Amino acid sequence: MELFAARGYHSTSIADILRAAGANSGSLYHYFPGKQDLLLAVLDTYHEGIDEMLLGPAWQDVDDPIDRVFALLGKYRELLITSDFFLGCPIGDIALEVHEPDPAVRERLMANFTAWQGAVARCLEAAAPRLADEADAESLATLVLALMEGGVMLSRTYRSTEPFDRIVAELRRLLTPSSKPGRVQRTPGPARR
Amino acid sequence: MELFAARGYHSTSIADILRAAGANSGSLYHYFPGKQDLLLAVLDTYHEGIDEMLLGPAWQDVDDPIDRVFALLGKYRELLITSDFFLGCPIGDIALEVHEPDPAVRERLMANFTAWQGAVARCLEAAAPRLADEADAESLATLVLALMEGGVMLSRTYRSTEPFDRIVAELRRLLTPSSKPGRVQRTPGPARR
DNA sequence: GTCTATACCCTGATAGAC
DNA sequence: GTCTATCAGGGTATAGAC
Repeated sequence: MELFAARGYHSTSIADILRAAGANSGSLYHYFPGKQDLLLAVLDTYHEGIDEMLLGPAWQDVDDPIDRVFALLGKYRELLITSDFFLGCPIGDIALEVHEPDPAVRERLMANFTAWQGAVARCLEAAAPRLADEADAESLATLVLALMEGGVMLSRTYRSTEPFDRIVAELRRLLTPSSKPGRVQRTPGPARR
Repeated sequence: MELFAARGYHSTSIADILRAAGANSGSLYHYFPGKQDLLLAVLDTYHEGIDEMLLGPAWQDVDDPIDRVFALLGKYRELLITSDFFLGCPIGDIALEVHEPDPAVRERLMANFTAWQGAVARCLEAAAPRLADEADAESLATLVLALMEGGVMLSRTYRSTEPFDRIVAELRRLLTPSSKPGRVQRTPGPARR
């Protein structure tokens, strides 16, 4: 997982993996038929661990559903900074690196994206009264996912959080309509973030 | 260019390039010191040709600045379909595939992103009277770029235009505020698109 | 400038003893 | 199940005649 995230799939050799894992060729091939099966296992691990590895840490101190969306985005911003802009979204990396994806790979990429989008969509549904009337939770969640992936791509390239921050600020503008006639606005309390 | 776009940088071998170009090893290395210099030349070609290769074709029958933003996005949708979801944004592909980018590569990725974003920003500036008062053209253009990259990534993965279309629809909602008090709305004439 | 031939290394994967 | 040794192939890049 670490090597694929840090260097990409193609640029990580089996020898690299064996060295990092302190294992030998024979052991690896006893459990995994080939390199791609290792990738499948990594993608499955991300998928199965989305709650424990990603959503849980991001949301442990955050209850408000809209805040949760931005807390999730904040996790990616944090990763950009702590990795000195070397790491981004490992799923997006694979999605663009593997151009002729084996159906098994593509299926798992989809599962990861769908799970992420679903988590955001549930937040947006919970916050529906505060959103614009025409807002569709699922479509908005797709937007948030695409923004995250694109924002991470740009900030890694520029080695600066600026593109990512701009995007998040614009998203905030989109999610908090300036006026919602006929409904009660959330009380603008002090220091919610 | 074609091979890098279709298969990615690492998955394209020099032998592939020689075969496709009908050239021999000696000739290629007479002009290019190594494989990466080929990538630099490709990225420079995209950058220098952004008007002729991308913006010109996208905008030849479109004058309205907001329509131009969506016409540009439409070009990427078109590419997704005509390539049966094999091709996306060649710059974004490289940005995520090359994890340890040589400064020369990163510099050219930035130049391409900056040029694309600038073109969109100029459209948004021209349409400023129609946008929300808080809208910042440069930040909005970053948003549009990130959306395009993320949308292309998702639609390629799902092999469907649906994610891309959802995102574009949401963007349209963002760019056309439901009400602009105190200013004249654009006349909603028939059949503008 | 272009040709053919090839050096040399690293790749994913395997063999077979233990 | 794990070890060492190794295979066969493809990778980038070079040599040197023409």
